[in-house]
Amino acid sequence: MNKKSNCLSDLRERILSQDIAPGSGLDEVSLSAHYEISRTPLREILHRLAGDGYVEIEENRGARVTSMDLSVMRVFFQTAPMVYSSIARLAAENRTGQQVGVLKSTQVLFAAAARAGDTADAALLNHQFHEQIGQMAQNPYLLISLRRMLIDHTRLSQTFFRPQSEADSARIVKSIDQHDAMIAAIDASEPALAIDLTLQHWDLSRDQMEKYVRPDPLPLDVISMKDRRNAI
Amino acid sequence: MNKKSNCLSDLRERILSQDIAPGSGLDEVSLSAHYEISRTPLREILHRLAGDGYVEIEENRGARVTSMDLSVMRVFFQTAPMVYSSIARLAAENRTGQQVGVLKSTQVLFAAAARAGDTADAALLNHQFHEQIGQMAQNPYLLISLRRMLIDHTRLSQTFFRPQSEADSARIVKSIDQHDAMIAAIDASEPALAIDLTLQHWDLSRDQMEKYVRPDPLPLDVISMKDRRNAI
DNA sequence: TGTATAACATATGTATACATTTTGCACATA
DNA sequence: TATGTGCAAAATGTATACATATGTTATACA
Repeated sequence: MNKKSNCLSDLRERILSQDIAPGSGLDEVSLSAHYEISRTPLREILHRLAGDGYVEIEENRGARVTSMDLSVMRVFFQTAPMVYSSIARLAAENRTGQQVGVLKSTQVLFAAAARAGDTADAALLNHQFHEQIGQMAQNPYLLISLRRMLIDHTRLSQTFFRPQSEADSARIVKSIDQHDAMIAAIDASEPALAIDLTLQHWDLSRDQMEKYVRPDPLPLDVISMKDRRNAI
Repeated sequence: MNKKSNCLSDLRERILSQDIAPGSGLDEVSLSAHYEISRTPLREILHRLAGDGYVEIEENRGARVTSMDLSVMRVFFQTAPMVYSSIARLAAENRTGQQVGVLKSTQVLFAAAARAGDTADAALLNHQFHEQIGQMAQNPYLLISLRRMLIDHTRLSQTFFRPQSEADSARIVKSIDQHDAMIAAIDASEPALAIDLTLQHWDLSRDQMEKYVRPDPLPLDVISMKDRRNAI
């Protein structure tokens, strides 16, 4: 049993961290060998991952990690503010004291990982932080949307917690502070404030993600050295 | 293969029609015998149904049909207008001509079944109609929320297509007309109108569902004939 | 009578052999 | 060169036997 749940969570983490790239095929035989379980429970895990939107399964053609093509990305950026702010409002309205406690402890771990530059941990703890806010909303219908969005969000924000400049580091600190403010708003049952902070948080995250999606172009003189048809 | 997909769709339909009641346990052995497939593919089907929100699976305790307790119902009524109107807007913005054609043919079948009093068919075709609008929205994040809501919606609207009075029949006709108007709005790419019509459609459906959830109380004199502790 | 425990029955979970489908490659043909 | 065909290899799908967990009943004991 331990091996199985370990397999499930490990696959989730590897997909979220893009350790397994979007669109990659997942081979049943090699995976079951790697996790030391037989194909039957592994297939079960793949179906669970498919239900959560981590992978897509095609009849007789196996499972592959859910892809992130450009059309889906457009929709992602379009939809996230609505879902996130709805969740934030509901979380502020419906959270229990116990849940706030859990969220605070996650935030402590997240802040430590983010400040220490533990990229993978920071990204996953950030994921967990937002998942927990989703649970506070007590709305199963929106929670599944949020979860689906967080998969892509975490995959896209890979670079966020791997600072390349002073400005990047400043953004990480700002992100941590925003989390603290969101906790306070939720704890104080202030839906309007929670929404506002969530949208600010989204703006910060979005800017970074757009950079990841559309990085600075390569220097022009390098391109000109090659056959242009191949370079473009 | 045919047996398997038949099993999947049949279980879906039976859950949607409340032929299998919310909360019911699903026994692997008897189900696999009934559908003439072995337990392995049946378990796979149960996991798929779990991913879609039709059933819930608990470790070592099997699958049961997703329950509809009162707290979830509150959330359902709270969330539906937002999800439905968002989907309607996106459908009007993003639909393709081909999809409109499919929707129209579903509507023809639906109208026929609803007018003929084919209760089960009408409910399932109504489900399919709204599912297809969901697909038009081209938004995988909201589509899964819509699907989850439609499961409960279809289960709750069981009585809608089984008219008990002249007023009930009138509501069915009105519902058919609203579908036609929604198709026209989507076809004409008029998001604002589509949202408006969708909310009207929701209001009609909601009133009927609330009656189902909170039916008229039994006549008081009947209750008074029995031991009150047992009757209530 | 009530409770605890052990044995049994039943249901779910896993491994593995076998069946079916897809895929890749060699080779033939236009 | 491009396209098509057939076979072999590899992957996915299914059936079944066995392992493990759960629930129930019977019995012992307080």
